[in-house]
Amino acid sequence: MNKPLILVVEDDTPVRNLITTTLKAHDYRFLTAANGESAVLEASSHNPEIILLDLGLPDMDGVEVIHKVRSWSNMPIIVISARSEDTDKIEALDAGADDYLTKPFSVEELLARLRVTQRRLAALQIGAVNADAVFTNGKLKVDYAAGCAFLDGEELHLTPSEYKLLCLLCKNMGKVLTHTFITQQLWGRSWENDVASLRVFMATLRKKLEKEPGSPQYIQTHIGVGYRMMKVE
Amino acid sequence: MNKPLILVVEDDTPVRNLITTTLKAHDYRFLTAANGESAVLEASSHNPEIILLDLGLPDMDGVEVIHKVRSWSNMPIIVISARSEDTDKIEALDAGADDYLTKPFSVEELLARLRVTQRRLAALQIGAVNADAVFTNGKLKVDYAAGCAFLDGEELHLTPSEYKLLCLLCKNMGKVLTHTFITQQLWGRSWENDVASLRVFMATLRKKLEKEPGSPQYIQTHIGVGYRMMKVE
DNA sequence: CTGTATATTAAGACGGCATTAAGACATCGC
DNA sequence: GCGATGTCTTAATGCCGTCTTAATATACAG
Repeated sequence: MNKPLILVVEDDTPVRNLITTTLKAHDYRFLTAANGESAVLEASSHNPEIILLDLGLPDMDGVEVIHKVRSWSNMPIIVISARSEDTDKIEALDAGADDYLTKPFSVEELLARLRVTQRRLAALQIGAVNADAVFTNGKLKVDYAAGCAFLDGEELHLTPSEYKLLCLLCKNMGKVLTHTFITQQLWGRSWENDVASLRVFMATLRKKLEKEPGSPQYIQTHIGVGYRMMKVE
Repeated sequence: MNKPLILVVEDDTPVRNLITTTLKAHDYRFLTAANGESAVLEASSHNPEIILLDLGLPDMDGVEVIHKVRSWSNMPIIVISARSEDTDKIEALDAGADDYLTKPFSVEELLARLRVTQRRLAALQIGAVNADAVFTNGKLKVDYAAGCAFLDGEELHLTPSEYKLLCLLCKNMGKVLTHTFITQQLWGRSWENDVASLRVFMATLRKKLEKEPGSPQYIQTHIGVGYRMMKVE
């Protein structure tokens, strides 16, 4: 999570280079795409955290890219466009864009708006509602700030996915989360196969978390629906 | 939840009126504040969904307002400012603002960015627990959000079909539901055989729900017609 | 009293779930 | 660049809970 992956969609090479060198200088990883088709492809295959999108692409309109991406993901999309007309902005924003910068843009402002987006992503992960940095439930503790979990004082060694999954359940304690909701939050997509993966993760997570994985204490299964973090004691 | 509450912080009366009339015209509710102090006060006491914040306030810097609000909440803050310098934008965004518009601004763009913010809020609260999500009748409680039912404080272990059936009856308390209606709601179909299944489910549900399944307290049978959830006490 | 509708019980079929293992993949250190 | 480590994906298997169906018992209405 320390080096966010950004997808830069821009056909103009100098501008693209400007952006990518800036990103590199500020400890981001990045992918690039020079047209709409490859943008959609890269977005779906690499699941970047944020998309920087130029609207003026050679093969399709940028707004179309937004629509395509939005059909299966709600990853943040920041538009960078030469079009400064209100109607363009509104169209892009209503299509699903999260922000809109007009060229020529300030590199510093772009970075600031990236930080805003990242901050929001982080808040989404840990649950913006409760400001507590530490979640506690029975013998389970999750330290969002430190990014680790403890059971009965001992640290749990969780993989990134297991940790995300646990956070998601914790932040929604008491609520049943559907399979599709969970997979969307974890991977930004939701096709049938992912439910199988989800089950595997749930198994490994439970093995680490539950004393008797056979009769789980913390994570309850709701058949045909999803999972739910129980309040303990 | 259909009419979001917006806090408008702006000392210049004409601008404030422009914003508020626009909001009113688009079915928003709003509060106003003309200085930083009352802005913080209104924000904390009324807990608006979104804050529209002018940076040029008479009593304190707008950035300070952001910091104060952010100390206890991460409600969305959209800055509207006459300052178009990069440094101002960056300072405000890094302080915790979610968006930054420069005056003179387009009303339509403001509305579009409000919609973006609302969309994001909605996504955040996918399974938001509203108080109405809990049905109560006598000792029976059904928590629709959590997807489970309680009798006298103890959780009932219901199968998916039993739970659906119970929900259907609860949501139509007092009304007699016909066999065909129930089977259609449960399985989307309604052939004769399903009534037999329905009876089996009703038996298992009653066994879990009623103290004396012989003389049911909650679910009444209407011979030749269907079933009905009774109001208890 | 008789026929019809409902309640109850049990048994088998079915499907979803947990679990395991193996291969693909990315990451990191050398 | 290359290998080692750890993680993710995919597929296969067995199990358990749930649903259906049928058979029997009970309540109700005419």
